[in-house]
Amino acid sequence: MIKKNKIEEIFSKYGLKKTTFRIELYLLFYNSKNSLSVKHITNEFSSSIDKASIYRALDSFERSGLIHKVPDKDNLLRYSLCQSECSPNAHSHDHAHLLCSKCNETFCLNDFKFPSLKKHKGFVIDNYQIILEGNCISCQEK
Amino acid sequence: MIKKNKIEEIFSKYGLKKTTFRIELYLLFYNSKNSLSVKHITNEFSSSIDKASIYRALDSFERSGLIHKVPDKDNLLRYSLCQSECSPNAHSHDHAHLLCSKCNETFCLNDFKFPSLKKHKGFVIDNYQIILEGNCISCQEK
DNA sequence: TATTTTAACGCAAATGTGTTGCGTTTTTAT
DNA sequence: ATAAAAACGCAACACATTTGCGTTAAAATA
Repeated sequence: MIKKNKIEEIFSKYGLKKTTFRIELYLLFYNSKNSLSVKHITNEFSSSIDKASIYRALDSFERSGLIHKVPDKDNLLRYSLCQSECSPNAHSHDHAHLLCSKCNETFCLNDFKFPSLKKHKGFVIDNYQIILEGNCISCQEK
Repeated sequence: MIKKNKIEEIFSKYGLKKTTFRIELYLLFYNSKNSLSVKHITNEFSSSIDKASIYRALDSFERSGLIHKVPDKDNLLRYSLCQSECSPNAHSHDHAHLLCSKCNETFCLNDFKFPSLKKHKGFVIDNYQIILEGNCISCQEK
């Protein structure tokens, strides 16, 4: 369990304002095993927080390097906490993602890494992602 | 240059109605080196065709196996002509896609194929895609 | 601590993409 | 030639995300 002052320390480091909502939002990410959709976040805060604030907080977290976008089965906004090696200037997310077609969740497969690739047939490659489509473990059990 | 009766032959084979618009839409795909966004198609037909007809035609083409969805930098609908090996029942698109961050186009890298993968750490994989982000050849020249 | 600056917040309205209902027209089948 | 089926146009809708703006809370400064 992360402590509140640890979060405030992180916020200071990343130059983020420490508002009640944003600290709770960070906590929500921290305590989630996998990625969070906007819908999930909205449900979590129900009517207490306006959706505009949610979108703005997510955008701000992403630009600061705290979270990163992950693919979503329905092409909606979805985010995951960055690994420690990310910074405001350099995100590195060289792991694959699994999109479960039953529960529609996205899972970061942090152990499924791939090598960097700089060129292919004249195209210059900055980065790439691998998206696996299938079923997560708990959906297979059902 | 493909001939109109060749297209009609294809439409018959795939069970598609031969309307003026749909044949021209197929032609547009045929003459495009890369994928087409809805916006591109809309511009092409300007005001002569309603957007609902465009969306319905694309959906129908996709279900029949003529075209397939490709990833888009802005998460919008985008399609490419299928390779000959596709059919209404079995699409196979085991090639990578390049998303150019300058022109926002998507390119099918038909020679960048990858093997099928059935399982990973307990996850069942139905199919997967590799998305390269970088710059296409003409955008490097600028 | 009091004050000022800055950014976050809430609310409402606006975007923009994609979908749907329905009456009309075109295509295909009989 | 006629009937059935599907495509079309138009308008309305659904929904995620964004934006403007006045208000409030947090951070910086005096």
